[in-house]
Amino acid sequence: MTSTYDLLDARLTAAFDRVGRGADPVLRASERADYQANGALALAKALGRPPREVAEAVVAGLEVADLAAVEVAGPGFLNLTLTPGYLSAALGALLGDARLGVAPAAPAHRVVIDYSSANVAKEMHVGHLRSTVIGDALARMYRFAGHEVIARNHVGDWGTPFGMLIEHLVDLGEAGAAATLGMGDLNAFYRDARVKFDADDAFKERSRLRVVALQGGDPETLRLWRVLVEQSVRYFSEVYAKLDVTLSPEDVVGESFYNPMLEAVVADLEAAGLLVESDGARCVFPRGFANRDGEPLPLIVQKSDEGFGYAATDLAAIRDRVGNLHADELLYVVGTPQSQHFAMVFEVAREAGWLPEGVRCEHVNFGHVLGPDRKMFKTRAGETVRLVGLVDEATARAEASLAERHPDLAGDERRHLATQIARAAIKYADLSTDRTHDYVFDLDRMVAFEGDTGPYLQYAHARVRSIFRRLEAPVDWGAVAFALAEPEERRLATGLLALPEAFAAALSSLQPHRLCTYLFDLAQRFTAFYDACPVLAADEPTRTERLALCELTARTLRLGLSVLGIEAPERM
RNA sequence: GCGGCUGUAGCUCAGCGGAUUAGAGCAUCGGUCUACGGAACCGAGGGUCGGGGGUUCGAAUCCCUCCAGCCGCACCA
Repeated sequence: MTSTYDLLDARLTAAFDRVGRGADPVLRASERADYQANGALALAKALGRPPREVAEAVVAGLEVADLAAVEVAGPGFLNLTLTPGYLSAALGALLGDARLGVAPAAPAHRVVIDYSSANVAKEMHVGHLRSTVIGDALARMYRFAGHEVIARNHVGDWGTPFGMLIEHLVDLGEAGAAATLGMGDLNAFYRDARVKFDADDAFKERSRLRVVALQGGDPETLRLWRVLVEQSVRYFSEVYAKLDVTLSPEDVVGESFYNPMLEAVVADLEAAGLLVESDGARCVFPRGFANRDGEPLPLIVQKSDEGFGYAATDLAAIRDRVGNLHADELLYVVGTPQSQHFAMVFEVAREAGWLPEGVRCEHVNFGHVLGPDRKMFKTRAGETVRLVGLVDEATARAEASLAERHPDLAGDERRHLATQIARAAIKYADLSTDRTHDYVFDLDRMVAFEGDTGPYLQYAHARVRSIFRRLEAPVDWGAVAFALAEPEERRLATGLLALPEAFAAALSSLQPHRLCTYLFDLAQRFTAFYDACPVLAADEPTRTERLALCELTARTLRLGLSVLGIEAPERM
């Protein structure tokens, strides 16, 4: 089905076009009506005519009587109010549509989403939170839209630190090391290796030799390296399960995966005449970048010691994702500080011909997670905050709150619910603000059931669902008439019909918070309706009509939350 | 120094392809309730949208400038 917005936009575009070729109706949701079209003002300026006159002219040629009543207001706004007939028909269609009005994408794209980027033999901490949560939400959104998503967890599994990590593994003995890593105590593993490296010259030398062996492909060294990687990936999976994130071990395609392609990257750049030797390093100087002295800024592809930096890996990844995976879109969910790096990498990829015009390639940047002091979020002791610790803390708070409200709840059910609430709290807090801004991490606010929080939305959903448990027989949604006599019913109805445009806006801008805003608004419309309109006690046909509004609300909340990676329990 | 980002109510944040009285949540204060989960709903107070200038009939939104803070700027990823 076509969304309300698209229907109106098409009619308006035609009418505006008759008054001024190609004029944009500038259609948007309105507080004074259901929608407003502001395009007459801009068009008036272009035509040199009075805005109201232009607005009247547009209305004269506008055919929307079956959809909405139109009225010219103020300096020349077109206020559009949906007709009862349209609303009833559209809601009826919604009841029969599992996608709740969101049309599947055509054509479907193949989208590579690079997110989470954990590090082998390193703890997952708050620094990974946003990439993981935002990336997973986008992956789910794209999948729901009908696209094919290839998730890529670009883990750090290569480089000089692996010399010391492998030697530390050897010192501990493989069994002992596996135990340490298996317990998820990666901080200790990395820290201990680091301490030895800094304090013990013999260890440092062994580490150096081990790096050489690793890069040289020594079989035993590679075997030990794989132990590290496998144990780490196992641990990542536990963390993802704890967060209810869809990443799997198959999505782990680390830096090392691109090693065999690096020579070809250099060869391609060489052939394209882009490669320049500078201070012994092999660089590309992409157009439009300057350093602090105003000189061209290099992207170092191969270091003077012949080693490869991460720029080479990132270039190889683009080359692989476009050339071999045939991706239509490449998304990198990585923090804002990497902006310049990605801008340079993308530019080089374009100049090298690996990134054709039609392929969307975007750095989906995001801001920092801040502590209460508005500085980078750290523990009191100044250490990085472990992701699992964060979830556990949120779970404990949710469980305490549940124990208070529902003492009757069985222990294991309470614990399960608490994990769902905790995940919702953390994810929603991360997703509900503009991702490019920093945000303050405040667990108390996140897990609160009041306000614009994940738990509030879950509660709103559970509350709707509770109605249906009181029903003696299932309702037939086949022929519901929507009279929408009460203003609260109508507000809820127009909210229900707006999912497609909210989803489309969130997806096209890669801004999940737009969907969050929509869901919170819908939940508020529902509670206002629920407060004002008795459902079960109403007479027919109003009772069925209101039940249908409840049903659609529950479905919309559940779908919207699921697409963000948030569960919607039946009761809580 | 160059480039980028941020500055909106006490606090946390939306809004920023210019447009009808600047919104929400929390907090504060005041109401509602013998209906389906009150973890609710309704209302009030509270803002020179960092300062200044410009474009415009109209600017939180576009341009310039200043202030404050943050980030990046060649061989760590």
